[in-house]
Amino acid sequence: MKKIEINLHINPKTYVKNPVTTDLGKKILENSVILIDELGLEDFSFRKLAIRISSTESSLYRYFENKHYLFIYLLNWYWEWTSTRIDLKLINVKEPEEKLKLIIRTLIDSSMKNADSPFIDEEILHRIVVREGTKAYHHKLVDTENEYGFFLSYKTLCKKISDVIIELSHNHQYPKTLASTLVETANNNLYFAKHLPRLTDIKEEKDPEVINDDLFQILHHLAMSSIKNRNENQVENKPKVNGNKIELLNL
Amino acid sequence: MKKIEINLHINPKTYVKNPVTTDLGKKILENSVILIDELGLEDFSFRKLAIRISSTESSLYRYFENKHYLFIYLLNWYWEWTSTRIDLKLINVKEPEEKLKLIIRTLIDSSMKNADSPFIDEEILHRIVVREGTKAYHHKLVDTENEYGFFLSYKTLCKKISDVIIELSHNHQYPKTLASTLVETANNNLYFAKHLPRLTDIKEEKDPEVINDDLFQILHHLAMSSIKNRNENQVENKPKVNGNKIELLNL
DNA sequence: TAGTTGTGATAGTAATACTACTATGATTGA
DNA sequence: TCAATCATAGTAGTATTACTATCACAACTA
Repeated sequence: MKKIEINLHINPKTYVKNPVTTDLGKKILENSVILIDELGLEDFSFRKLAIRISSTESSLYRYFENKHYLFIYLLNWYWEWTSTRIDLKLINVKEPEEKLKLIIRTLIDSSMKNADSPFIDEEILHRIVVREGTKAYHHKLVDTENEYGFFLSYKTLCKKISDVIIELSHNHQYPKTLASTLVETANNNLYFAKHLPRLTDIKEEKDPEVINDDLFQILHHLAMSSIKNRNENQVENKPKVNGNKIELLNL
Repeated sequence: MKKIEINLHINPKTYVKNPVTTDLGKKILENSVILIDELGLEDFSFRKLAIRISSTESSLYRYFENKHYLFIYLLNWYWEWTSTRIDLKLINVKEPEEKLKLIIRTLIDSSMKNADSPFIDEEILHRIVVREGTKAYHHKLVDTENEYGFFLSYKTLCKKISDVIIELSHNHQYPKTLASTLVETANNNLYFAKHLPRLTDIKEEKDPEVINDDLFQILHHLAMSSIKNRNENQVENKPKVNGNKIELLNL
């Protein structure tokens, strides 16, 4: 069976020179994913990458302004890749509830049997995203980079999810938060299951199939609970008790 | 009105010498919070901090092994501080639903009228936590640092929340994930509201009171939906459709 | 054949993230 | 009251990062 070759459109502002157009560019993408996975983002450097691919630092700077931009490129690739996989899976699916299930599955799994990228290893990239993906936008320069459109692919992905939520519950009050929460919670719980198991209900297990099934149930429950709960009356927010009682402790 | 002076217990493995025992130590805590807020974690350095407080790099290294450990210290302080605030607020509260509301409020707000820390500015620290708090555990050395107990305070905080969830719904299947999701979603949505508004349903607003009220409703809805949904039958996970249909695209 | 493209080689700068060692005034406790 | 130690400052040095700049050169392209 021939696989579909994926060529994703990535925001040109993330790179100086389009890496997919040359051999060295492709080598940069392929090996940066492997090296970031091995070393972690902070210990990864252009020098180490240059040594690994028998090139030079200055050559790498011809493709990406710095390692952060390269990281942003990879994240954009991941978000586009995930959106594409969702699109492919949703072809011919009419039922919105089935759509949501397929979306959740896609957020948990990184691989896709029928589609394939020539140089980026999606499974390794997914590991990176789970471990340090949020670093792409959690820093001082978000606003500038947001103006460059660095997070458009992420927003598009979330929009796609929130549209399905709205299909399921036309008047849902919080589709955007629910969408981004599903994406973030999927990654967080995969990470927690591996490193901080007390923060998740995924059973401590080695088998990734079982972990993914657990997580599917968790996310599905979270999403469908919110979708089915059409309680539209706002809740009393301000606390009535306490405040004065705390003063007792002031003695 | 006299405020309660807070002195929190922080894991001694995070520091070389306990910073609260000396003047320089307190200055380090106070000013690192301010400087990290100003510069962001990556641009913050011991050199810059030393200059700011008219000390030297080598002096700072007597308190913290490196800036990451100092960051971990601050995060632990925040988690302990949040746990303490929850404890104080829940005194004399019997109703579990009221407890959950107070917890959500505490996760959103950083300040507390009745309690106060002498050197760490909790509002600035909260801003740091919202922007880059997850960096504390999203890196290559989590497992080692987890063994040192660097994340115990975070786990304790989540445990506290999940206990209330269990109080509300004795047989809830996913209290741990729901607890950590509430904490993470609170921070994420505060961040999104400021920088990536399309990822949240918080209305674009300048008034922090309105933002916090919006977020309260969102988190309350998310939590109570899941708690009230006692649908215990597992959902069919594997997709039945597609798979073969995708092959049509292989031409 | 001249020009462009892609890459490599070399060198240099400023900053980071430390480590090591010395010096000094203040406190304390035997 | 004298020695010890504590808290801090100062000075110097190393390895690495995160770049920037310049020149050389081979391959391909018009």
